[in-house]
Amino acid sequence: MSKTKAKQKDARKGRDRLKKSDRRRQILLELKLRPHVRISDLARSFNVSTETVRRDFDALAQDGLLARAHGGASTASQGHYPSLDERTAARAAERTRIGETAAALVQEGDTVMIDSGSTTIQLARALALQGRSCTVITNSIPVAAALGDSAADVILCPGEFLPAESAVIGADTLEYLSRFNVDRCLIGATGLTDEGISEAINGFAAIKRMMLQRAANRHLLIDAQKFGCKGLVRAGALADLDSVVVDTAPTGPLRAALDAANVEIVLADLG
Amino acid sequence: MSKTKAKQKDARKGRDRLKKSDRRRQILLELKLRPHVRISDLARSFNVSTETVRRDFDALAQDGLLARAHGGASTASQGHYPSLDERTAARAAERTRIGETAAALVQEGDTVMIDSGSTTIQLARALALQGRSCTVITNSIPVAAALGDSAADVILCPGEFLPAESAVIGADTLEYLSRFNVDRCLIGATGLTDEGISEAINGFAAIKRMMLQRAANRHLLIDAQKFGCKGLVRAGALADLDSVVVDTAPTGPLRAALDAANVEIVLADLG
DNA sequence: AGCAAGTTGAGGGCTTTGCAACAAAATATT
DNA sequence: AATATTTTGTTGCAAAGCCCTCAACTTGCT
Repeated sequence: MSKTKAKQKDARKGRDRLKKSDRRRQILLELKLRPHVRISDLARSFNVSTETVRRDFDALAQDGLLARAHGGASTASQGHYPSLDERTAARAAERTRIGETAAALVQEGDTVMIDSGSTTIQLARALALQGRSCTVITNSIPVAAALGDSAADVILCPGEFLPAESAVIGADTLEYLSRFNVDRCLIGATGLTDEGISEAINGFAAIKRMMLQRAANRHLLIDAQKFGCKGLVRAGALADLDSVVVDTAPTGPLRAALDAANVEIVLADLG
Repeated sequence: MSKTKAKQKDARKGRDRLKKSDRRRQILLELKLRPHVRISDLARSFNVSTETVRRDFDALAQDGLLARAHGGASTASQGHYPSLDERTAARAAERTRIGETAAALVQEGDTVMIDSGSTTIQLARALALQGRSCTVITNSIPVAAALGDSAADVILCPGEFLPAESAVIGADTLEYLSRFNVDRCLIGATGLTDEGISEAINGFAAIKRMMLQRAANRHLLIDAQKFGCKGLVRAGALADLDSVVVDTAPTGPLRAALDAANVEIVLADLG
């Protein structure tokens, strides 16, 4: 019996087989270099069945480390963006409209600062689509990539790289931003109340503050869902803004505070 | 009056259908935000048949603007990396080995500079896999992404964003690099002759020169195929190097020149 | 108009993938 | 060594995707 066992082992293990954890690490590494891997390729490459790879995918997708696709998988996080279905179906269409409306604020030839966040990625997308010729300074890699080969020049900030958001932050980022004087800045936020703009992550709040400081015209892109929400850190006062681009006009104390601070409310027009 | 055709375009169809070029632009835009799109989703979203989207994919893939995948497509660019099949099959395995060998040169706690290029992406991948805890300064976004959530800290340089290579270059990049003194730098090149290191793109050569200047130990990663090749721009002299990491030891005048310049030849070990 | 070229949709034959249940093998545990 | 547990492979079937051709439709041009 041991004979049989040994034989099978030899036959199977003639090619070196990886263990589960190694295989999964390998898959993730592969995905860092390529946006998509095919299930059949990986199975062949690892000398395992497609079902095994499928199970690996399921496990990794469970942890949010990759995104399944028919026949394969692709990188998960990258400023993680709502799926197409969510967007076409639900209210996320408004976010696109906010991006488009905000893009219209940017003049030909402007120099602008754009920070990281899902709303600002939409803005970058709209700018690229509209073919606006301008100079964009950003700390967000998805924003840079979206504007990639459009008419815009893209300047990327230095700093500590945050894989979760695909953006850079830190003292170097701030110092770099401080060198510029730009026509306008367009930023997002996690919350907006009558007390001001707030942000969930400290490092990003500092970036936003600096961008507000260096720009002649300051625009906040935010959807109505975030009215009244407070993030951990204060990123600026309402008086720091020239306008907010929103999908729905705010009401109540927030509206009053915006008016008092002389902030223009730019409504993203429906279709 | 001879040409009265512009009206037909204005006719409202009720159906919001895009023209071919618009649809394709939209697909590319979509891919900038997400690494993978599914054919069926796009077809539904555009209100066209899957066959149409398939044809769009084929056309765009022809131009190298996206990569087909079963059931969908994914982003093409991103420092374009040899496919898994090419790699397992052909000599590109050597490039991986060069990366692994070079990664072994990096000590725990080192600060290193890594430039952009397909070989250095391999290095980054190996560093991540080996879990080396170090600080990496780079101008390459794929390198940053590969090291993303590994043990390494990643610092990204500022500069003008080049979508083709997903890297930054320019005066700001150089100035930023010049601030640092690092333990070692690891760079690639498009050619190596007895006259020195050369590079195809001017902006990248300047980066390499600066990295060589700021590092105590200087390593060149290059495969034997590039021995004797001359790129457009000179990126440095052989004497600027401490070692070259290669898959095959050079011979002839190149070998002699390397010896004369006292450059160590590190051979990437086979398996 | 009316023709030509280009674009799109539908159908059919085929391959690939997904899924689930079960069997086999490897690994861990006692 | 025997047993439990985990991991992997196999099989069968449904669903999705691919590729081809042909017909219907749009668009551009004379």
